Amino acid sequence: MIQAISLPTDDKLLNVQTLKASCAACSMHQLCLPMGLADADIDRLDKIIGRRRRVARDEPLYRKGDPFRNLYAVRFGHFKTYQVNAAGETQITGFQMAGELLGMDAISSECHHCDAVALEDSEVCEIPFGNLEELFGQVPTLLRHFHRMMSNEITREQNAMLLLGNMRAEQRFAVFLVNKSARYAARGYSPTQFALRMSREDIGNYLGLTIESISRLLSRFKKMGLLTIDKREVTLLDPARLKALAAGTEQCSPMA
Amino acid sequence: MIQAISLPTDDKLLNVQTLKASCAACSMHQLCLPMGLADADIDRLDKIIGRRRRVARDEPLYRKGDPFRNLYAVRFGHFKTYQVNAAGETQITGFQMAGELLGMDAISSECHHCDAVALEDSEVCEIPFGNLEELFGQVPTLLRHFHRMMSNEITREQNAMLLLGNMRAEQRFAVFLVNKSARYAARGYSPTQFALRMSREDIGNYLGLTIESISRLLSRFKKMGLLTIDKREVTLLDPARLKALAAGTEQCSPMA
DNA sequence: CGCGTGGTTGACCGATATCAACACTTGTGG
DNA sequence: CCACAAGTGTTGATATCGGTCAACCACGCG
Repeated sequence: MIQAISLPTDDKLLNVQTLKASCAACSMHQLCLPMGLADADIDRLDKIIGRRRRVARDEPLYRKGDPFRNLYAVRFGHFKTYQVNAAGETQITGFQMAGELLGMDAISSECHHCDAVALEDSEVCEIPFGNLEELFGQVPTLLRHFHRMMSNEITREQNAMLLLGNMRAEQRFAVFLVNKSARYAARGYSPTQFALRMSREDIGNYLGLTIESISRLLSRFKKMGLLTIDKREVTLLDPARLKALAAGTEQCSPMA
Repeated sequence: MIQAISLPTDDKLLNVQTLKASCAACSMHQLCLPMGLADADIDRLDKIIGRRRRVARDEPLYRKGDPFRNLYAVRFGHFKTYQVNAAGETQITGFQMAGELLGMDAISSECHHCDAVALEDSEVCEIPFGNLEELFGQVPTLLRHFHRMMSNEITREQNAMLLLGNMRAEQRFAVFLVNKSARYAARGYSPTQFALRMSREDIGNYLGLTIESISRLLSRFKKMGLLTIDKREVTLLDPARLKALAAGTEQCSPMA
């Protein structure tokens, strides 16, 4: 019921939602769940994939407490996922882009543990998890790749812990930019020019910093000739130096 | 070869290592991988489980870069896992106790991404992952529970991100204590009296704080009547208040 | 046009890190 | 047995990074 609220209701969109996704035809199939599958197995996966679903900007894909039935693969657009604790503090735990999987944290308890919200108008494939489990028994390659994706998620979060626990503001932000750059590159986009899809506030929350700190970091990086920024459009001017900052092998003086 | 260095070499221990583990007889089987399996399926799991392996205090179970062949289930003792980045900064990403699984982050790349070190003399079951994958096809309940365990790990780390990104020192430490308490309770031990197996330094690193901060927090909590501490032996005197601190619904003044 | 939202910049503050001294325990070797 | 060193933990003084508060700007929208 909660999910229904988030669905656009005009005819065109409803129409799209009834389309079945096709992994074979999807530009993300080399990054997404079907990675490495033989054509015949992709067809079997296609058969169980549910409808596509559009999610408008700022609308939830799912909310904490929603029953878990599907994983979601991002077709296009961007999402953020965040935790909210008892005291109302929130922590953004990740930003997801095309080809990435949402909802794996919910498998353990059959309801979602975090909120997932679209950062822009986006589309996902619904993957009914029960059907996926059945298919695992028939397509070992699929199971193996699914385990890889879960394992990757664990590693990604361990790196986020390292960032939040050990790094200083400037290094955190450099890591963030380098990571975005690499992920766009993997999708065939420019590694040096891209739009931040999220607000300064979201970036700050994700990195354990305030919106003011992000704003100051952007100004400082700009002054240092590392990047240019126009609204949310970033151009990385010195990716090598940025990588050095991210790796911690170089630092810039606090107020230079 | 690296692993061999960590193996105690006296006869008694070598002898133990040749023993096959038995899940059916293991006191942890209700928490560990075999949770919820029928007896017949536990037997099938037993057949693939490798040797037991003892790991002495401060010795590694595996190191970053070691080839990934096995998951490990802790039989007794405690471990820590930590990430090291290019600049040599380390972040402890978790403390594992009996019944918990180690190595799931390595599935994606076939080599380990972090170091796992014993906090005290400990024993693990080796679970050859290749054999486990074969068994998944035959025992769907096992696969389902394995997915739950991976998903739990993801959720656990998301909570750690919330802690590191949003909470103040006193709340972080309260969360740490309450979490330890709950995990000992789940294993049939006292939720109010237990030994910290790790140094102040390890606690600090895990919580993104310094050793001095941990020391001061312990003194403060002691002064507030929340606990007593003798070396590493903790007694929680006011678990309810501690839980309130952990939830963020109560605070204590910085220097009261 | 005014208003709201998002972003930038400056001044100041405070929680926690850093630095330093000291206490206690453990292990080692004479 | 003691002397000594190394490791671990505690406590105090001070420094600093990033948070907080506040003013202001730019843009989009009704």
